[in-house]
Amino acid sequence: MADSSLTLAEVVADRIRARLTFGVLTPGQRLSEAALARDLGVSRNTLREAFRLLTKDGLLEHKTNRGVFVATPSMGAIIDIYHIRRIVECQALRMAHGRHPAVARMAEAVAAAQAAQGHQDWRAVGNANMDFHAAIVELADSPKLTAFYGNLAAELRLAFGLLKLPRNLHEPYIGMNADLLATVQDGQYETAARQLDRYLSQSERAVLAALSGQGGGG
Amino acid sequence: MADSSLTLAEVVADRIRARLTFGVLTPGQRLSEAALARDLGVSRNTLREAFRLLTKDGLLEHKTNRGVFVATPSMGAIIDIYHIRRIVECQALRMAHGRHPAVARMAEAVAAAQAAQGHQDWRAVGNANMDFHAAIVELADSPKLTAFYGNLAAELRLAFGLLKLPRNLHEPYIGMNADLLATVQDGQYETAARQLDRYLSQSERAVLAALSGQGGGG
DNA sequence: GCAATCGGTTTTGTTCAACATTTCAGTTGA
DNA sequence: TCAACTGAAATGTTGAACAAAACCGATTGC
Repeated sequence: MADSSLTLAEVVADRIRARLTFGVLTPGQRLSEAALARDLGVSRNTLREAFRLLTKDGLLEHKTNRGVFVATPSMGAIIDIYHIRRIVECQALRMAHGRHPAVARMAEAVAAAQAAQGHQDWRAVGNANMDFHAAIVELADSPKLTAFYGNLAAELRLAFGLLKLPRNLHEPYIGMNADLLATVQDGQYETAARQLDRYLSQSERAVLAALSGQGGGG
Repeated sequence: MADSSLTLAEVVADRIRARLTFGVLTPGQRLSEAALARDLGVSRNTLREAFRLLTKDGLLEHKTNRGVFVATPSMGAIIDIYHIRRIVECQALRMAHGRHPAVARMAEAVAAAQAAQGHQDWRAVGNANMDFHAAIVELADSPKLTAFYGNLAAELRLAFGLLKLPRNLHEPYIGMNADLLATVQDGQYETAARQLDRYLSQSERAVLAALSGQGGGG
């Protein structure tokens, strides 16, 4: 009875979302309505509603008369996402101002990443990195833009789950995030923006290389 | 039976969307499942699926156990949208290059607006203006960003429907669009970006003034 | 008179069973 | 080998039904 103003379809969507980020469901996999409904103990109609919610978040893809599939971020989609990130994040940095609450969040994310590094918990490092960039977007003070970025991040997370990011793909960003944070705290927003642009280009190349290197030829 | 690979729910969503942009359904209005389902000749379940699709586009709002309502773009939402437009459209302009196909679309939109002006068809002028700005976003060559902008535009259209934009709110932009297009065709992208920034600020002020001036105090 | 409470009504949330339609896979036939 | 056909499986859609929540009005109590 843990539902408070949460629709059953939303609860179901959350459970599926958990399976997605946990890696139980892998990109490209087809989700059978009947089987999943039986498994989750809900009706097909409710499950279909949950599907809509997740499709809206870009986690699932719906093909008419074919079924629902776990989204498979294509190479093109990843390039697109990094393209947008450069536009949005860099511009958000330029709009930063002194004591914006998001700066504190950036600092928290950096600290969390460093702590996780100490425990060699690379998944936590990855999450902290995501939080860091989400905080950057929050600098723009735009709820809609933040929500949109959340969708992109979810899709990217999906791609990251596909390739189990090894240590060397996560570790470098800990220091880079710290540097970027310092630049921002120093008030050099334009410099930070250019710094992030290079940062993202490098990150994109690394991810694409890793993807193409392990059979991402979908 | 003009459906080809289009789900009935999608068709229904399109019909509702048409009613929204046409103004039959006004912001804040509640949509009864039973009544609308009967009216549209579909089952409640199908209509609910259509609701999900439209909610995803930001045109409808869903309140648990309360029903579905036509979204009422708040003052804050409009400010947010213009904020994002400045970020996205201006940056897209900076990324423009010589013979990008989107430039041709911008030209088409300008021509369409001028033609509509001749017929004093202000609704068509408004649509052409929307097309013009959508073309600007296409300069960024990002499908996801284009889709996102489409949602914002739909929400803005909703707000515009609320206040029946009079002639003087549409007409000035015809010339401004033409000027902007000329700057772009001249290859002065940075100049165009700054020009658009002022343009959008002015537009935002005009819209907000019109909104607050006719009882938008929701 | 007014506020809080109590029921009945309406509406949404959810399920179920059924059928139409489409896709898919295996078989048949040339 | 390949094309067309056939039947099974999955999705698309419907209608009815019931639970639970919200809404509305009347009653009750102060």
